Amino acid sequence: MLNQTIDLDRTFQALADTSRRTMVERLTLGPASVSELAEPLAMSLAAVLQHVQVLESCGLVTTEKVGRTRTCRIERAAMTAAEQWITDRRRGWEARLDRLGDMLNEGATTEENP
Amino acid sequence: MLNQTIDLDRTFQALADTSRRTMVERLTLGPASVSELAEPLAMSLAAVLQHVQVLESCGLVTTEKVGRTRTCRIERAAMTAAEQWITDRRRGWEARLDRLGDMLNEGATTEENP
DNA sequence: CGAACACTCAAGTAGGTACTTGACTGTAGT
DNA sequence: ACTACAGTCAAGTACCTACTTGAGTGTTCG
Repeated sequence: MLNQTIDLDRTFQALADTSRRTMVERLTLGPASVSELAEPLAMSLAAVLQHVQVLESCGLVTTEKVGRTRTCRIERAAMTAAEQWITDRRRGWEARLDRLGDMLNEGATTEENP
Repeated sequence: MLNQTIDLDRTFQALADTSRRTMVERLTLGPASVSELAEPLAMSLAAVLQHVQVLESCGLVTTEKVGRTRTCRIERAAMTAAEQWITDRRRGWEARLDRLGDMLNEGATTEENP
């Protein structure tokens, strides 16, 4: 439960690659096989499989093999965790900027918004 | 303008490290010097500086040197870009799940939510 | 059955990442 | 002036990542 740091490490790491983000984008449209994921990418199938394994190991996607094809689909939870970390930080700094704004307003009567 | 893919690579990559996320968390509370950032981390100052450089090179933080201390602060734009990518994906899959739900509701009258 | 398909595995390689140590630079306080 | 401070630079090291090729494995179709 506190090794969410490790999970976040791996999730952000997984997202830090254009090819993997392309795969995730494809998967938001619906499940796909490994070769469907490979189609727009200029690399070997074996390489794509390794990317899939990265995405799977951090929980961003789940896969299931039926017959000779492996079907991949996104898992919302992992992505939400990453999103949550960012929004939490934003909440923090927005609160701080609000306080800062209040302090400035106390001393000044003129304001500008470009 | 279209090399935002590169920027996203670097931004997610930067966030994929616990030490750097710790620094960002600290910086959401307000600007800090390099040694203040280093304080909770079990590593040399030189290593911390390298992390700062990573954060700076992807635009997540800006720094300014006054006298002998370098002050770091977060830059909202880069983090927002990362957040935006995720929320965009979410929008996609939520739309898809809505359509799926509609289709299921057309054929079935009973529903369960565990 | 036998060929084509959709992966899967293992090993190898080039380059990247996260540090370290040690020597050094400029700034501040006494 | 001179010591301590805050940071910087350059190398070096261990490990990790994103691929590749080539040789399989199990499935499906004709």
